[in-house]
Amino acid sequence: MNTASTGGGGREPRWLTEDEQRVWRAYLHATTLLEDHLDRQLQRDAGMPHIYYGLLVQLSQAPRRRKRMTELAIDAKITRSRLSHAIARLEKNGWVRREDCPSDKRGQNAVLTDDGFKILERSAPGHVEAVRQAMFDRLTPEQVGKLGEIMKIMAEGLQPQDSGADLPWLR
Amino acid sequence: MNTASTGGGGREPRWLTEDEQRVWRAYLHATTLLEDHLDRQLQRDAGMPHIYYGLLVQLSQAPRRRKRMTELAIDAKITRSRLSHAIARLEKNGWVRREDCPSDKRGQNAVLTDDGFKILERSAPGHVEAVRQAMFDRLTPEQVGKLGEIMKIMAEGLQPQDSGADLPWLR
DNA sequence: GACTCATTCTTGAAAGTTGAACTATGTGGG
DNA sequence: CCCACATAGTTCAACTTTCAAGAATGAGTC
Repeated sequence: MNTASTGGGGREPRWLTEDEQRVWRAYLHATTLLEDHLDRQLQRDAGMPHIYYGLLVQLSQAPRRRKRMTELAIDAKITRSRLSHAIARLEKNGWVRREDCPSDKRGQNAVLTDDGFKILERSAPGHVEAVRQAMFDRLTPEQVGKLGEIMKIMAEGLQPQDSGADLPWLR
Repeated sequence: MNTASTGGGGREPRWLTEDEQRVWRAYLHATTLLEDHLDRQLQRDAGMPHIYYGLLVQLSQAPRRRKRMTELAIDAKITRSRLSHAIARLEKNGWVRREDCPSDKRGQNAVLTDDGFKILERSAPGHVEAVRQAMFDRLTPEQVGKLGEIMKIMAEGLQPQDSGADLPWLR
């Protein structure tokens, strides 16, 4: 980390300009509202929060509809701990089951069940519609393009850098 | 709501195109990483999650550094319940205190304490720096402008619409 | 004033998240 | 084989969020 100055020990901070503040607030505003909106939509229509839905989607797209826990955690950008809890809950719903990894006795695969797949089929249309209404229906193609570029750049800058300690790399 | 079709009863859903999917994934990816990053940064440097920090900021900018609970909840885009818990926690830290609203006996003001203000002064530089590094340092001025427009549009479309039931308008 | 309904805020329990500690297995060297 | 250390996943406790009540005050109507 080169954020030694982050603690407040540095010189005059580079405050945001008026314009930047406006953009930042708009960003926070929009992202919060959208996340809340999707969480509610999916909680209502699929009985789970957005992140859990995302896990099922990942599994549905994986070969044989299964994935190693760690891999799933990385792809979904969550900690293994969080994933453990999440899979436990989804397992209770009968939408996922665990299976021992044949090649590594430490490992577990999360497997999407048929019930899980059905839930996905059933709720996917409503979810896509919600995403469309919130984003793609409201933006011009040009804006969508720009948004894609911008988000890609931001994501790159935040990629779980190197490491240093135990396993902060995993987030 | 005109989302009658959301439940899955409608006709063929308007799936996302390949490009749209890419943008959507990039959006989710970037926003998740950034939120996590800021949450950690603030938890580490200020001892509270991002949203709590936002509450202190709001208070610091309000006249006399105080605000009615409901108003604060709306501005911060959270439920009053969540705010109640949050303020309780911040109060325990000594960064905020409650005071009865003089004009409405039902009301409460959340007041930023001197300690709260100090925490803010102390952690603001690091926080701005984190935001800069994640967003403004990586985007061109043109991109920042576009991002602002885009986020504004999205936020407008998600504004706590009307209502219907109890108080879902408040989110 | 009494009724009714709206508004403000809090509370409690259930659900979800976090970070650290823990178990078990894999890996590379002596 | 034995050791030290890395990896995979889970678990626990503390914390945060959500949802559904609930207590109190305000406002409008008769």
